[in-house]
Amino acid sequence: MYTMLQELTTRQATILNFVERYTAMHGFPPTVREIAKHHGMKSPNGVKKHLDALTRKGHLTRKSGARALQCAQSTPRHESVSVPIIGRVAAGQPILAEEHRLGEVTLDRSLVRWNQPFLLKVKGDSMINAGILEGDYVLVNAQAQAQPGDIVVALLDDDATVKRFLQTPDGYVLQPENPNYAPIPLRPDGPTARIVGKVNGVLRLPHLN
Amino acid sequence: MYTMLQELTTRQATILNFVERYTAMHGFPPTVREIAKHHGMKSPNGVKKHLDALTRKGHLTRKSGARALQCAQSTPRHESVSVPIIGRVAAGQPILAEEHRLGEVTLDRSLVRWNQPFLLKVKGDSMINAGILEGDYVLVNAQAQAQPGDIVVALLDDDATVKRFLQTPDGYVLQPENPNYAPIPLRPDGPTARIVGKVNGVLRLPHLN
DNA sequence: CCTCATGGTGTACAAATGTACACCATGCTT
DNA sequence: AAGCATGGTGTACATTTGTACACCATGAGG
Repeated sequence: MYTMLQELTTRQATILNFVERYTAMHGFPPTVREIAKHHGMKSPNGVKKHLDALTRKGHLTRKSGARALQCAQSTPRHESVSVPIIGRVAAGQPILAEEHRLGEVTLDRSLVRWNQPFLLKVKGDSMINAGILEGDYVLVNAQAQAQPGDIVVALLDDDATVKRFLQTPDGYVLQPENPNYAPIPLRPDGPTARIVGKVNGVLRLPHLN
Repeated sequence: MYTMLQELTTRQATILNFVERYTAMHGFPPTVREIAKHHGMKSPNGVKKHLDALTRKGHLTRKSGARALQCAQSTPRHESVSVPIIGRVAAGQPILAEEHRLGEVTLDRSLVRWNQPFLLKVKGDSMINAGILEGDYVLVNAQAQAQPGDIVVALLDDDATVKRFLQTPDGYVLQPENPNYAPIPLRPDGPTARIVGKVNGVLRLPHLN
């Protein structure tokens, strides 16, 4: 999808240009008053109007708080694979939605050969006997199908969980690898469950939080 | 002129890592309180101490004002590190010797910020209760010292092994995380043992085998 | 004539924010 | 035993900062 950016006035382009250059130079965006001072303005409100216009036209994204400006520029390209780190999953949204991303990590292409990789931080100890501990990151390919025996990421009532996908005489189940937890049957009368990915690896990197 | 960056503690690395990921994600750095909240701290001052330490060690540059953090290595973005994969270890040679290398993998700098990283493929199941399985790769920093409680790579009669390094009333031991194995005392009359690295992470990448 | 977007000045204010200080605990080094 | 770095909690405070409101001026379009 291509988002059309609306035309800017010369003045607005000047302001946006300054914000971009300042950010590239310092690593963080300027404050409203720094922008005003640099352009000889004597009131912060003049700048605010421009920032409002730039936001409205889609060239800026803003959060509340100081220096919370993000310039809408294309994401840089690189040779390796950029793998998003997925956090809390919101209801009704695809697992790879922007809102879920906590950050991203660049990994060697030899480590990630599949199509839609993402990293998910593991909550709980339900897979401890598979060597997947709380706080580990599972390296996942986003896909809706899986083979019995696969370890999968499933959405259970809008909460992402890691379990082993198995076939039993009574149907399919999500099997924890921890005797303290019960298997979750996947039946029409069971909980709302959906497979969203297959676990292809595990990263344990304590210093990454 | 090349400025040497001082070593970071695990906690400091975690904080720095968060600042970098947040900045890459949002386009602007986090506030002190955002950092505190994300890491479960209840006081902004805890974070400030870490930021002071990171500044003193040359990993951060700061200006006065909100969110005025600049990561030292944020300019060379997507910097990556080539991490050698170590195989069989030959007698009397340093662990990182060319002869031991089976290959190498390029990893994101944010994942590996210590000096002498290497990957070692795990043999056996002696660390199974620490979630380290046969065939996993441990991500190690080559170093001769370790703290009690650390998981280390040790050379035992010229065979690289992964164990937990512990202190007991009788001296130091290498403790397997599997009840089927006995601890290995590190005493003058014991086996020839030498710590060659500290395990800082685990990678499980079955498709790499 | 009227309206609207642009581009400002000036003042005011609540909220966000970095910092300072007191205090605590642990582990290491001297 | 004393000192120091680390890693915190809790409170307080001055400043920074974004935003709101009033007001002014210019130019374009109906």
